[in-house]
Amino acid sequence: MKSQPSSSIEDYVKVIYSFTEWQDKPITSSQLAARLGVANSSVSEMVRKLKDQGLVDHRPYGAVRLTADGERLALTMVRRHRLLETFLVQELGYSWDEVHDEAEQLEHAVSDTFVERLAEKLGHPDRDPHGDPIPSPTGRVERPSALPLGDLDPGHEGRITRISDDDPEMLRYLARERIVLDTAVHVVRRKPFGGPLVVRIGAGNGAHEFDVPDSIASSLWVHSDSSHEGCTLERA
Amino acid sequence: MKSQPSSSIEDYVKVIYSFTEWQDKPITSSQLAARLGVANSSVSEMVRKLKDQGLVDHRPYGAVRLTADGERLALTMVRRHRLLETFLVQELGYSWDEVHDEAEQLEHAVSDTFVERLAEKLGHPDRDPHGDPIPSPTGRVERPSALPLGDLDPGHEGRITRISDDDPEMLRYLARERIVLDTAVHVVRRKPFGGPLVVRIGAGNGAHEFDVPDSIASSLWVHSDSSHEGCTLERA
DNA sequence: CCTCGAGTTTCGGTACGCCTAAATCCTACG
DNA sequence: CGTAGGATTTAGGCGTACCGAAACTCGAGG
Repeated sequence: MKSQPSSSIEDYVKVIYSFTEWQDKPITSSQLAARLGVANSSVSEMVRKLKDQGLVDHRPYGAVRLTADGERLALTMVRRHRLLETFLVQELGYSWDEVHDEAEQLEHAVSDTFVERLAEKLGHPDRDPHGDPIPSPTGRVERPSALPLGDLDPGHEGRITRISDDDPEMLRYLARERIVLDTAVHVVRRKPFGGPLVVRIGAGNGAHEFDVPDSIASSLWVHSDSSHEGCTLERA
Repeated sequence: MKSQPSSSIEDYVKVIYSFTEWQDKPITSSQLAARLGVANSSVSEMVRKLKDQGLVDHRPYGAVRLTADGERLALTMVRRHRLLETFLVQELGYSWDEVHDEAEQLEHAVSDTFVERLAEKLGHPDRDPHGDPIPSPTGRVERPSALPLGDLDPGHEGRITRISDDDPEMLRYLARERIVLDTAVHVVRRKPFGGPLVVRIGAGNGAHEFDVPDSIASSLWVHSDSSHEGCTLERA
């Protein structure tokens, strides 16, 4: 009855998981449809199948939630994806804005053996090129304690620990502006009337100021290196 | 009208190509079916589709032959497969009997960009771990001049340049017997009444004799390093 | 020259994953 | 409290790739 999952099913489960990774409302059918680029009706059908296989909990007209089995599957897909991205960047010279689609294809084709040998070769990294944590083979994830840049008050200092990878265009822009993983940031002030945040990027002579529009501010996650460590574990 | 090929179509074309790689009779429907592990009726249907797409020539009840387009596609698939096998062995520590199935999956998932960056990283190898030649990106193949061990007369000396990879069990056996790529062989004699060939493997103090049954003799290809070079270009 | 059987094709049917259109549900506003 | 409109599900279909069974072809042997 285990019938190893089709690549569509892997995609559904991965999207459901990702939706709750950085915020914990469960996903609705139409959000799922939008993220997968399929019709709502296709999602209804597929969710029924996922439920039959015990991968999700779902009652008609309700949201979709992963079961323990579903989460296990999702985590193996996420592990694959992030290890593949790391491989593409470290070993094949891809830039971080190019890796997503390639990894998306590969993650359905690689075997468990492949994944583990790859992890070995890469030295068991714990995060991918965008700073996303790589789950362990047994499905354990170390969620880095960090907050979206947009949530920080002026005066905060820290390093960038995660950069959302869903817009390659933005990744290229950030790379040009020297904003990469582990770059130091200092929140200077927020311009009034919902204007952009002003931050200081880098330290020493390479430092420069940068206006961060909201769309970017919510995609950059910052770990405070100065103050109290565990301050960011809960979320509203 | 180009409609990039489905992975089934890639498989069909690759199998058709492989059939004629070391011998040049065209493949029949039922042979195709056997190699793909599908029913004859499925092949009929699929061959019609391949023909519609201009990848094969075929008339009812006749054999199946690749067109120039079909061969181009086949060669890109073969290139992918063999580069992937090389990668798995060289970079991920796979043994040569493990790589086939993994490469089979991956070859449908990798992009052209991936393949070329991989080739780059591997130093543009010209043969895979079994000695099969890797076509260039433009579809040129250097067919190594070599003969099946079984076709050689006693007295012949040479090195193994290709080992057929369709039986992983045999590959493991050969590896245990120290028979690998570039191993020196010397045909000693053939035991009478269709008995096995006797060969001397290796040179110097590591050398040993080995009885080669026919099934293995036809899977090992030898390049004569002593005598006239170009003697093996044509085939019966 | 005719026939018989292996090889091949055609014919209906299945599973999967997707679609549009129509029916249904639920909620929030009036 | 009732209903309109958005969200969701059902119904009916499509394309791909597979199957088994039935129909057909063709060439070798009688």
